[in-house]
Amino acid sequence: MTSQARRSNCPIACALDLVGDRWTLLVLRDMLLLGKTRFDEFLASPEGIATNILSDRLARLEEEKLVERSRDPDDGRRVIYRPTERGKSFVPVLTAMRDWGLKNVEGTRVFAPPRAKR
Amino acid sequence: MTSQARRSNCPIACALDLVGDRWTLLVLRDMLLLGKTRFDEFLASPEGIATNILSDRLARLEEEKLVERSRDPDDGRRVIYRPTERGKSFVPVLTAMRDWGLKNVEGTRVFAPPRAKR
DNA sequence: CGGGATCCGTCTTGATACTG
DNA sequence: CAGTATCAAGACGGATCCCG
Repeated sequence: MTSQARRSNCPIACALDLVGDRWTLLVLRDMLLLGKTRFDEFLASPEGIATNILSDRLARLEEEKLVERSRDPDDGRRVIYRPTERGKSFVPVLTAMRDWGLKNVEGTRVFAPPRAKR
Repeated sequence: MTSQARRSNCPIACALDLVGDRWTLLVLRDMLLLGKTRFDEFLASPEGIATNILSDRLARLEEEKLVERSRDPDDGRRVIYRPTERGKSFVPVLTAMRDWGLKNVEGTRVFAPPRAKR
């Protein structure tokens, strides 16, 4: 919960301390590449993340200033999650992984392109 | 141990099924960016991986054809680990993460450059 | 001595059920 | 809709042991 001590000063190790698990980068994928913003949108992804895991990862990402939580201006009951600039800078990591998968894992394909603005 | 069923056909999710944990990409970093080849060299990295974890990750990487195990021709008692072409193609993922860390995590720095051949 | 395997306590993960 | 609570299963880590 409270941020762990870093394991080294290696930039890769530090990045992995934030996103080195099976779910965090999928949440960022949904947010950065697919434009998702709501809890139930993340839940609906085909990998089937559990609600507690999603809740935990969103909280960590918020704590690490990669994601900001706010309310939908059109419907104050809805919570929305948006990437910060720091979070958006993970796009190259995601695209590098996507490219690796497309070339090296048979049967993979990208899902939806980013949605058009409005 | 036996390869898990994939969670989806997303290339990112499939990549994460292979390297989505806190240690696997550090082993690949040592191998691909620092030129390490031996068990005790990986153990010596500053993050301090445990022997059982290292053993497990090397076995998985071998199973997934990202790494090949062989013997040092100069000393048949030594085991050496080398990346396959499939493994080497993870370099862009590692460099993207390295770049993210360098820009976004204070105090990070790259360690050694790749060793010169021979 | 290098390269692990095994044991075991602890921490983390994740599926499911439930709630405001 | 957006989460908590519960609880089992698994991953981790470290110490130790093993084997050529």
